[in-house]
Amino acid sequence: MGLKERKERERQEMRGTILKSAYRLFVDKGFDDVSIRNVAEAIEYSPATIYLYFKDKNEIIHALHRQGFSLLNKLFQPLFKINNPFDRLCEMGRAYIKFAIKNSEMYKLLFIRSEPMEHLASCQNQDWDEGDRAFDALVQTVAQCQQLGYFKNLDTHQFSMTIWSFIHGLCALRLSGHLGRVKEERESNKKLDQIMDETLKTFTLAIEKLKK
Amino acid sequence: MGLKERKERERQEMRGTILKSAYRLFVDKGFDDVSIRNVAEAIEYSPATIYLYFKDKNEIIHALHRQGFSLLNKLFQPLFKINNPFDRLCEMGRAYIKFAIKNSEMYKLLFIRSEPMEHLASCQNQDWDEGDRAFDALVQTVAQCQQLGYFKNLDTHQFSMTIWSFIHGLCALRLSGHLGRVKEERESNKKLDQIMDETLKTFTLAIEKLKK
DNA sequence: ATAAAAAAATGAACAGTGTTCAGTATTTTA
DNA sequence: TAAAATACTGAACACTGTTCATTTTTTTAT
Repeated sequence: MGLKERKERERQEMRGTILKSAYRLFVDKGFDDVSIRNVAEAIEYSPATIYLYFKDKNEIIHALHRQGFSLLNKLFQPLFKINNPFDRLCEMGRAYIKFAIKNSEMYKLLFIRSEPMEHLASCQNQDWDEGDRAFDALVQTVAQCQQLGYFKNLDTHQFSMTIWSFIHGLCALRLSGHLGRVKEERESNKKLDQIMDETLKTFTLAIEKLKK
Repeated sequence: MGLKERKERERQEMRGTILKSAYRLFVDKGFDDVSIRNVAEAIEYSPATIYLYFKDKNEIIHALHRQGFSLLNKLFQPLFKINNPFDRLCEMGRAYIKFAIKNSEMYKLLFIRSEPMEHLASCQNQDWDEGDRAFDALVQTVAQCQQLGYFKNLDTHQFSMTIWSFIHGLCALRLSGHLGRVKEERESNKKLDQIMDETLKTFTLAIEKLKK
C-alpha cells in the first residue's frame, strides 16, 4: 500500500501550492503587505490550515530562500562556460544585478530582510547551503582571476567579500529607492537601471586596473 | 503677549519628547518592534495624542531622518581637517562604518528601510538635504583625490557612487546579519567588526592602486 | 457496510498593530 | 464668570500572526 507515500506527496503538493501562492502575492503586493490570511484566501483554505504545513511565517520565508538561491545558482551556472575568469566575473555581476531587479521581492527576502534573531540556529542548517555555493562561485572565479595576474597581493576571500559588498550595496540602494534620491532629481526606472549599469562598469574598470 | 510663541514652543517640545522617546525605544527594541502605543506609554500620553503632533508613523521616521543625517554630517565635519584627501576618504569610510554599527537602528532607518512609495514626494523636500550634503562631502573628497592623481580616467560622481555602494553594502550585510552567515561558521560580533575592518582595508588598498 | 480511530480543516478567539473620531477636560479669551 | 478655543482621550475599526477546541473528512478494523 502506497498510502504513506501518497499522503507525503499530497503534503508536499500542499506546501508547494502555499509557497507558490505566497510568492505570487509577495511579487505583486510587496512582502510586508502580504498576510497569512491573504495566502489562505488565495489557496481557498482557512488561515489556520497554513499552520498545518508551515510552523510560522518565517518557515515560509526559509522555504522560498532555498528556491531563490537555487534560481541564482541556475543563473550563474551557464556563466562557467566563459573561459576568461575576469569576463566571467563581469558577467556574474551583471547576472546578479539582473536577478535583483527582475526578482526584487525575492532579492529582498534573500539579502535584505534580517532574521528575527531567534531563527538563526535553524537557518544555518540548510537554507544557506545554496547561498554558500553562490558565494563559492564568486570566490573561485576571483581565484582564477588572480592566477591570471589580476588582484595581485589581495586576499582572495576578502576581495570576494569586497566585490559582493559593492554589488549588494548597489542593488540594495536601488531596491530601497535611495539610489534615485541622490543629488540629481528623482529619475525614472530606466534611468536608474542605467546608473546601475554605469556604476558597475566603473567598478569593473577600476578593478581591472589592479592587474599584474 | 508671547502666547502664540509659547504655544508653538510647547508644541515643539512635545514633538521633541515624542521623538526622543521613540528613538530610545527603537534603539533597544528594534524599529519594527516599537508601536505607537509603546511610544505613547513611554511619554505617558494616550496613543491618539501622538497623532496630534505627527501625521503618522512615517512622519516620525522622517523627523528622525533629519536628525540622523545631521549626526552623520557632524561626524564627517572634523575629517575635513585632514589635508590629504585620500587619507580623509579612508577616514570617512571608517567613520561611516562606525556610525552604522554604533547607531544601527538609525542606519537602518536612513539607508535600508524603504519608503512606502507614496511619501516619496514629501520626502524629497527637506529630509534628504543633509543626506545630499553628506554625499557631496564624498564627491568633493573624491574630486580632490583625482587632482592628486588618484582614480584617473574615472568619472567623479560615478566613482563616488561606487564607493558608497561598496561601503553601504558592507554595512547592510553586517546589520542584516548576512555577513556572519557566509562560509565560515557564525562568528562573534567582535569578529564581524574585524571582518568589516579588513574588507574596508582591502577596498582602500585596491583603490589606492588606481593612482597615476 | 459499519463503527472506531486517525487525519485534516476550520471558526473563533487572543493579543497585538496603525489610525480615526466623537466626545471630554483643560486652557485661553471676552 | 460664560463662551470659545485648544488639548487630550476612550473606544472603535479593520487589520495582523498565531493557537486551539471543535467539526469534517478520510482511513482502518471489524
